[in-house]
Amino acid sequence: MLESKLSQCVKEAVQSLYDLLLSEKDITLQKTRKEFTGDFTIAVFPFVRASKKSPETTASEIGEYIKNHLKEVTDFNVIKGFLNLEISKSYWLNFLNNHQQDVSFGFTKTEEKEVVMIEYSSPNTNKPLHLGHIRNNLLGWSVAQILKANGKNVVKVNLVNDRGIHICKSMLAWQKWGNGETPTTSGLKGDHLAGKYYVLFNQHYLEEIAEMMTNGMEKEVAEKQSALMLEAQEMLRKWEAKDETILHLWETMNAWVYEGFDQTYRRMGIDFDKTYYESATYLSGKSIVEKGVSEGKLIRKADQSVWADLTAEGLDQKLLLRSDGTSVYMTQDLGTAHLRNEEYQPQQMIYVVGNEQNYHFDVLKLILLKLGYNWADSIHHLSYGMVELPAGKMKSREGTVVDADDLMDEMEKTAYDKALELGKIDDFESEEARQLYAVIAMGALKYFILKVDPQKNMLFNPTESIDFNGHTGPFIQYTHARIKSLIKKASDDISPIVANIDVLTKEKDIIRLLHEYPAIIKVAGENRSPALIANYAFELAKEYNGFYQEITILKEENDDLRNFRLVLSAFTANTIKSAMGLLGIEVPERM
RNA sequence: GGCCCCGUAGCUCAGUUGGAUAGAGCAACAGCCUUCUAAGCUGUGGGCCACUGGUUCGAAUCCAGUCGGGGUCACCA
Repeated sequence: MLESKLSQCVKEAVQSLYDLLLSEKDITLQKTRKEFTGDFTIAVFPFVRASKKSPETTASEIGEYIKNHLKEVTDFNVIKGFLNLEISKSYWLNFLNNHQQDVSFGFTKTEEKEVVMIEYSSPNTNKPLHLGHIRNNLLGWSVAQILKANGKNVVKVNLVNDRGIHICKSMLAWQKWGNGETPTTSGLKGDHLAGKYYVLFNQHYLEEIAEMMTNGMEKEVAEKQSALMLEAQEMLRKWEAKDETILHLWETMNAWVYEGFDQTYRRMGIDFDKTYYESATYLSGKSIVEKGVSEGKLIRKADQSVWADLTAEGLDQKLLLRSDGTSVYMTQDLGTAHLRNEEYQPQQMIYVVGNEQNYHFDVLKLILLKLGYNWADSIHHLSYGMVELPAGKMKSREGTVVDADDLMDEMEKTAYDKALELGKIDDFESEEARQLYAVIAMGALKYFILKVDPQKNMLFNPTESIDFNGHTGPFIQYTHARIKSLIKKASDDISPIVANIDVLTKEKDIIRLLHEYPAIIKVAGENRSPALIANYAFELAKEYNGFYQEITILKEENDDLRNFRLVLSAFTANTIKSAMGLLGIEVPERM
């Protein structure tokens, strides 16, 4: 890489000129800002103590040294203490030539692969996926792609929460008021059907509580004595006791829900290598905990409940088994983590889970370490912020949840309306047009979500998100389509650039962006942030668009220049496509 | 109250390991369709980077504190 050669040369220069030995991190190599001439910039302030000269002189001396020792550096200039290096045109031209056909440009190719497991989505089987899941799914899937690009062996897993009282609520409501309704008879997606009965349960439950309270009962007492709730709890006990009728109902309804989830996942373009079910893993958590008790690492209290004492780590005691012996959330997670480690021995386990569970994951790691599982250090919680709505927060109880399927429908319809309005699809066959709305709608949605730094809470404005102008996925898709159309019309074979082309300023900005693409993927992989790639893709597309508006490639007088621009365009299209691919966003050939 | 995260233009967001005069998009205003696709491009206006101190050649970025917003501290998941 050019960057490392430059750094190395700076190191040599400083050592030979000022007898100062630098480490890699003392050298700040950065892109030269647009308003100055040059390609790379080095701040020489850290070396002035050793040089005992002014920053300007120091920079000039180092610049002179580099110019004499590196053939890629043709010239330099100094502004204050900033040394701007200019890279030869032939280097950039070679770079373009070498990578223009390289479909996996920027991707790491390694023989020995590190196994990374990543969990995302993690739905409950009592209701459909919502906006929060969308952020989760997109992040998880995209990060998996980025890690693959970095040469990791990635295992994508889902953990389905298919047991517990909330599941029983749906089941009970269906039993009581469902009249045998199925996805086939009702035309409802399975997950929506289950969700409908979950909501129904809560409605009846609230009515019951209200009625008991008007009869003079305290709210807390009413909640505990609610016949519905007691019935749901009874159902859970039967489930754990493997009651056949209940198990059958559970399996039937779950099958409906999974079919619904699969549809949504397919539409979003995400998938998994393996799915874990809590109903199948929660018991292993219990055995880990029991083992911890017998080894004296956990405490069993007089009422038989089991606790982890984390006071030495500055935290509280944490419950692991209830006094009746049943497991809690933490117990299940301990079990699942253990199981996964046995099965795959991953070097890293990434959990994509909302930031409201930051504390939970701190505790999870601490407990695992306390129990002697040193692999717990490999657990990384990829925490993401809440998705808020302009009107206020999303709360399922208040009925302001944005359903994932509904949202995708709405996006698609808007894409259709907009395309129709602009007359974009007049020459498209109906099937091609239909696919195009889907691609654009998903592109808009995915990009809108992924461009924001995962850690931050974000505002999802449905009206703004379906505006296809500006900093959006469709803009990038559009840029790609334009380039493709341009190349198609040029129709000539694109040959390597041989001539010494005078590289224009605007074009060089694009080449430099392309040049840094591998670094972007790497940093995004380390930070687990698709946002870096999203924002990069936009920058590249925007830069190209500005350039595109002014050029006339098709009838360029100078054949060399024409070919150079076609090569640049082709390479740009490739890179946009591959960057968007890491986000799970398709780029159409025309739109 | 303890701990964690966030605070950058009117709004939504970028800002790579601390670097030069703080960057986009939306919204507002002014231009640009005889070319390849105007879902676009060009330009103008808009900032106490929450505040105060510290670290140093240099701070939106690191540290401490203050103020604001959110989350979390369950025999819920």
